[in-house]
Amino acid sequence: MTTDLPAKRARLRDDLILAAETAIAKGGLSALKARTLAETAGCAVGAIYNVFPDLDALIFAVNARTLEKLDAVLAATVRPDTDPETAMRRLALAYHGFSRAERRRWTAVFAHQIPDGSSPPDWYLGVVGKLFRHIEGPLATLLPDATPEVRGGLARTLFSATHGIVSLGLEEKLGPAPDEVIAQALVVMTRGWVLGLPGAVSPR
Amino acid sequence: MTTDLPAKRARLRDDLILAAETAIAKGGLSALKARTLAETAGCAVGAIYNVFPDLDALIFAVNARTLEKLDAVLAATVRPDTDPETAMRRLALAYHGFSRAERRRWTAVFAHQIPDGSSPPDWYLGVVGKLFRHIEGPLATLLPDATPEVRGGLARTLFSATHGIVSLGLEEKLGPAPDEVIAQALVVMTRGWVLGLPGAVSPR
DNA sequence: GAGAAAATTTGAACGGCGTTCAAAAAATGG
DNA sequence: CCATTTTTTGAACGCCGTTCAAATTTTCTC
Repeated sequence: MTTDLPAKRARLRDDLILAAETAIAKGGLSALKARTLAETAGCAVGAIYNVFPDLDALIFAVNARTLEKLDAVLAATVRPDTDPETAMRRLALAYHGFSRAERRRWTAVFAHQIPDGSSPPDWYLGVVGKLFRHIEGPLATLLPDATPEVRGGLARTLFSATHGIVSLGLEEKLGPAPDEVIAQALVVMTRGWVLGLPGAVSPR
Repeated sequence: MTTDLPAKRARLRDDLILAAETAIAKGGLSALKARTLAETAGCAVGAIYNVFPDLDALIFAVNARTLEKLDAVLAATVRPDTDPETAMRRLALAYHGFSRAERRRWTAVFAHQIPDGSSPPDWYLGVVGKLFRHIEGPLATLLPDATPEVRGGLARTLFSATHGIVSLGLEEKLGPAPDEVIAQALVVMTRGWVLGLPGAVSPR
């Protein structure tokens, strides 16, 4: 029996990602163990290192899938002609909703710490970068005179701010934070942006 | 030779916190090792567990000190009668500056993950809570009609948003993010708040 | 102050982790 | 079909936080 070798590797790769995803979804990043992974994927512990250089690389693969899923959710959230305030509010609330629905998977994306010198692989940053795109539409309507560079930078800023509210709320790092409180904060915040940003980016 | 026992414990406690703080400042949370700690503080590994239930508790002690330091920096940043926009901009930039100056210590505060069920001790949340107080001053000037509850919630929201921008920038989770870009984002963001928040919290 | 009892400190040992690598197994090719 | 190369395997390595029986120190009693 001759088995196609690159196909087998690819299958193991997928199995490992799936096993890792399940483990993370069930118990967070700290539930990811090489030995459990190998057993679930039906291979030897050493085999993991034939496919991924280390567990960090495997985590990036899982996190990329999570971000792709988030990307799809955000894409389905707003139609192109929605007014900016509604669009931004919906995007922020969709982000919040996703973080709650996919709590552990989503937490893993930002909790994942890589060794000091290194930085995420380029292909991964590409996946991350796609997320800002969703905010750029409403921003273009809101700030028709802004250059693409300004809009791009601002999209990143708004994403980061939204992320801060959602993540500190979810992890309850600042104390208890019920869903409804966070959602309300996002509504006020986005409304504030729509009212304030036009004046803020092109000051008198 | 009779040695005062609670004083000795207290001294060891301080030595351990100092050793932990130094280790974190030098190599981040992952550089905190029980054996190194014991050697630096001049005690046996087991002695750590006579003073702290586990390393997590020690990390909380270190993080509380970091937050106290940040609190002091923020307190020294604005005089009471500063106009809201200037005050908020200075606070945001001071937060950013602190995160850069105390990079590892500050990262440890938010990177610290506690086991799934548990939550931070109350005394620690108290230290965290003090931070929002600094934003409430400018907010009161900006929104004289808002209730203390609304102001308190909003202070938390603005803190979280600022934190999002600073932290995603610092950890470069979204790609390269030079200091100057982050600072500019904070300036635009705070300007947007001052222009937009009054209308956003009491909508027409 | 001596000796017994209680409290504290000690560090070797434990279980678990990511990762490695010599040896075994499988695939290739002549 | 065997020799050679490639891939897979899992016991072993080094390091981790934490524990706990034994050693030490402190306290108490006479």
